[in-house]
Amino acid sequence: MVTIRDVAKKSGVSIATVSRVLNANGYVHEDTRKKVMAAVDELKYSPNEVARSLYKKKSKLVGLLLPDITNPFFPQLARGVEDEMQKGGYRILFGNSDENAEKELDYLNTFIQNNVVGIISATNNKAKDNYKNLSIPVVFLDRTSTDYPSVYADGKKGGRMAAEEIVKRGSKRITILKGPAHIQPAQDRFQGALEVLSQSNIDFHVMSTTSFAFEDAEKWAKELFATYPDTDGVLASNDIVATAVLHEALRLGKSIPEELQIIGFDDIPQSSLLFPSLSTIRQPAYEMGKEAAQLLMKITNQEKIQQHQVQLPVTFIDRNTTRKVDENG
Amino acid sequence: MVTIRDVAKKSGVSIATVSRVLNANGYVHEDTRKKVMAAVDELKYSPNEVARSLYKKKSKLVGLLLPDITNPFFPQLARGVEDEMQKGGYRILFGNSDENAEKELDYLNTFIQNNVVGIISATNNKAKDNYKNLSIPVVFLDRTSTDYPSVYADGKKGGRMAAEEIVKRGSKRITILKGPAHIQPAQDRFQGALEVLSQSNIDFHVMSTTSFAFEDAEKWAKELFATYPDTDGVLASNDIVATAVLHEALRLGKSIPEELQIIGFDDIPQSSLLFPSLSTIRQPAYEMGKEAAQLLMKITNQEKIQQHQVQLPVTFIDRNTTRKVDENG
DNA sequence: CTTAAATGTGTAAACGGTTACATATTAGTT
DNA sequence: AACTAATATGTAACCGTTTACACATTTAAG
Repeated sequence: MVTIRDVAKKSGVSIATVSRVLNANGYVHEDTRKKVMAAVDELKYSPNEVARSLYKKKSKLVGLLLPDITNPFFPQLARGVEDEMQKGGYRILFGNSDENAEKELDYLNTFIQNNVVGIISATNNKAKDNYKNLSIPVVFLDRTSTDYPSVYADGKKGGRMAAEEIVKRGSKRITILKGPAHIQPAQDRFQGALEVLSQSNIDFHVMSTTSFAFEDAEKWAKELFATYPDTDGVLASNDIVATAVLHEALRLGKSIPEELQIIGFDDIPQSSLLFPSLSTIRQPAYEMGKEAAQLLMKITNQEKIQQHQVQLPVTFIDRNTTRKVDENG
Repeated sequence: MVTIRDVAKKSGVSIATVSRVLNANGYVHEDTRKKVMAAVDELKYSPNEVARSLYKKKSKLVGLLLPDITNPFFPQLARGVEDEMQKGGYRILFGNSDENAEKELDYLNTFIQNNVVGIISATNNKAKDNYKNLSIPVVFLDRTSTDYPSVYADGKKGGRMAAEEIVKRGSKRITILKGPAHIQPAQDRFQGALEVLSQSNIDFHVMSTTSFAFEDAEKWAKELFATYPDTDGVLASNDIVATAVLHEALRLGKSIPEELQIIGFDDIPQSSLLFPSLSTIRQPAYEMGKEAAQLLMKITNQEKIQQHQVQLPVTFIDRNTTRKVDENG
């Protein structure tokens, strides 16, 4: 490993001077700057971030904690975070929590131990205490919070939109699939949908689901049609669940969207590739990731923040699991 | 921040002793061990990994470089790597290369600058030089290599299997979708399929595709049916492309699998949720990730390695885009 | 021409750990 | 009892940077 000392020796100056040219601070004569840069090039020196981090008590690392990268909603989020952080010269220390408080705490600790400048967390468990005594900024992503900076989509509005759209398109016996109770965004969607349906004169059922895993989703789907066979509209808690419902409905020979309309939530990439393609409420996952990254960087740079809570808009994506609405009707 | 010095002061011993109890090496009296541990608990001390890393010239970090976490094949890989690394006490520094040599090199550099103990790379560009002068172990994942340790699935076998299965099930005019030329695993699949079809008396076409992106996939699909409308069997370069083909075929009103059979590659999670569900060649992505992590840790621990190249088996997943074969026929 | 300010560079002390080495005490052997 | 080995602990050097401080030289100002 080539160190700053090697560069200093080769260019005949002190390590302090080398450091100064590398960081472009303090006075340094143009000639020596050139000499040093030449040595740097020749030796292919690049500074040891660990040493730098130790002295500065700040690395160029941020911690990113997700529930599970395997859930198709999160890769987009992660990419948004990474792309934006990369622009700012930051790298990502990455972990999956599985919504497990212990694992979460473990990751949080190692983030701290590695001098990350900040943490972006998309976990949803109740163990808020995990974040209480952190000495560094935290931004919550895909999660609402009043105490901490956070970036999230307007879930309630999304739930309302979904309900309105499916009603407008003529579903009369709707089943709402309510997502896991501890996942706040899922509850917001649910509340939004509930609000709209409660004020209408549409019959509806609520079915609780307790996870977003692929394997479980098919189970709920089967259960749904076994329990409420006359359902003609499903408001799913997310696109995974919606996909499973769609799958099961097709297996049962239901024609979609004629007999059954389905609206998902998230707009994960594969939703558009289903057949029929899935109508859904889109969360701008990539943008959410970017926003979270930008917010964290602003906080880190001590910039004035107008908005500690960033709510991003949600849009209805009108694909083929919903009927076309007659705009003139 | 509470340091080892604080612990030393509180427990009335030297920092060396504290270090010894924390690392459980060297002699230390049981009584002082207890005193120190008490101080550690009371102060909630946890060692600064950065300082440790600086002295030892080795962190507890590994670099993971993927082409794009947004491609649904990779989250599983990543999860396999992470879960296994976590068991060994390692954390993941994560980056997406977009198969861009410059970005790749940039990440590689920062990995090194952060004292990672090793790197797992799933990138496929030709810039092998990027890895030439690395002073730390590298394991390639989802990529074959003779020079470096690597973990990959038996792509050629997979290609052969796909071809055999589709022929056995009666397709007569097959189109092979050949994946991007610079992606070795895609070429292996293609070679395998080519081998089998060449030796059969089945008509077939080869169509080149140059990316695995969702957006592009639908384009290839349209082009496929425009160019070869009588195709009755498609061997897709991966499940994303297969999904797009399936989508387009359904849109054109083809009945599947009666008129058209499709076999994908990878078995990404959503393939089973399509309708009809996608027949495919399964790569054990999660296991591949785990194997790569294990291999890297073995190398790091200087264990004897029997196998520097780990080839994992591939399986045919017989779903509903292929016909049932009459086993007695 | 003198003096102050600006410029340029080096020395050494941090940062928070680990460990080689020295030293002291205790235990075990003849 | 004398000597050696094992146990226990502390001091200081080191890991590769950054930066406060000191000092020397140049430039600008009066």
